[in-house]
Amino acid sequence: MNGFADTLLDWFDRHGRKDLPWQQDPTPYRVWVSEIMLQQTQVGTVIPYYQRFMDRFPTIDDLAEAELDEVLHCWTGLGYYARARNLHKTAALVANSGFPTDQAGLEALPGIGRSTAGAIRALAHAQHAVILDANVKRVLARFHAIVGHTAEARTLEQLWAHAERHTPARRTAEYTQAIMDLGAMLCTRGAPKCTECPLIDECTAYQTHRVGEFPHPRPKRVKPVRQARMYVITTPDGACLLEQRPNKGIWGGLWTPPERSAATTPDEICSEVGIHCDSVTESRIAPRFRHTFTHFHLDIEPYYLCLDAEPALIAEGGRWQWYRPGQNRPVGLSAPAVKLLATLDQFELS
DNA sequence: GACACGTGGCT
DNA sequence: TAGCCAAGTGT
Repeated sequence: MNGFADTLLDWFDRHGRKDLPWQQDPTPYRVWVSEIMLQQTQVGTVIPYYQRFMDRFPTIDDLAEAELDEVLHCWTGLGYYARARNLHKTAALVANSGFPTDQAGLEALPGIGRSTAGAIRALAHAQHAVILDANVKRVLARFHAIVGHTAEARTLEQLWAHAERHTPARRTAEYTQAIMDLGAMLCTRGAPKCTECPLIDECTAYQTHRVGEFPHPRPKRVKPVRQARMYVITTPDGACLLEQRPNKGIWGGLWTPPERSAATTPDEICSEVGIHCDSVTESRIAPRFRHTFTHFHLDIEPYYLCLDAEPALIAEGGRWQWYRPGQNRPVGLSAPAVKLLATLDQFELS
């Protein structure tokens, strides 16, 4: 007998989400892609990306045979681009050997950790497997009034133990969806709907009037600020020079205007790119844009340059490319870069 | 254990 | 509004 799971399953039958795109035809491939996209990303953000991705890569073979650039292009704007690179790598890895169905085999694949492996097993294979995502963490932290923030090893250990104890061997897929739905729909971070919660009678945090205390917040940390300059170089016909970034680091593998340290001068970047400086006129310095990430702020100062004539050049080893809106679209142009270009457009530069 | 990795939602 | 957080994993 498992009161926790039975209560949750009963609630799920009446209120749970059953029409999410990846719940229709939940094959291992479709569940896997959805779980990767859903890492640190909310459902509403994922849905349009998931549908476009599945239209373009209906099977794992389609994904394995595709160029990484095209996969990154589909991912542009979703963030955490290592997920896309790992997805592509994994597709190629398992194209011949087949997709593993056991915990260890799944966890050995790039981008799949303990929780994602559990989700694939539970949701796609109806196995008795356990997940621990942010929703489950929040529900369990409140239900058991668990002390400590959820990144701490000691706290994680307790959360995993509770998660394993609660997860039933029967209807595991539905239970998995149920506890995530509870976290997303009722047991939310702010203003949880406790009076609608089926677990209200057993919830330690609620019964002791301490719902607001759990889960404990992450300790504050001062975020360093990184400054950089992004050179927006355009031609008279509206093309913009892009550089493919290294796979490591921010916006890995994506195409953005060339980014250099704030100390770099326009002359230096023109010389490096191979543009003749006498054919370039500095138009103006655009406003700064600040991107806030988990552990740092990125201050980018776009530096806008306009060429007098369209140069013949560039493409040294495929690292450079001209982006022309509406044609010859580069792959993986990052959302920040798109916004940067659009915003600069509004300033009527040139 | 600490940190890197993105973008958008929420208060 | 500025800060916190979200269907976590890799190094």
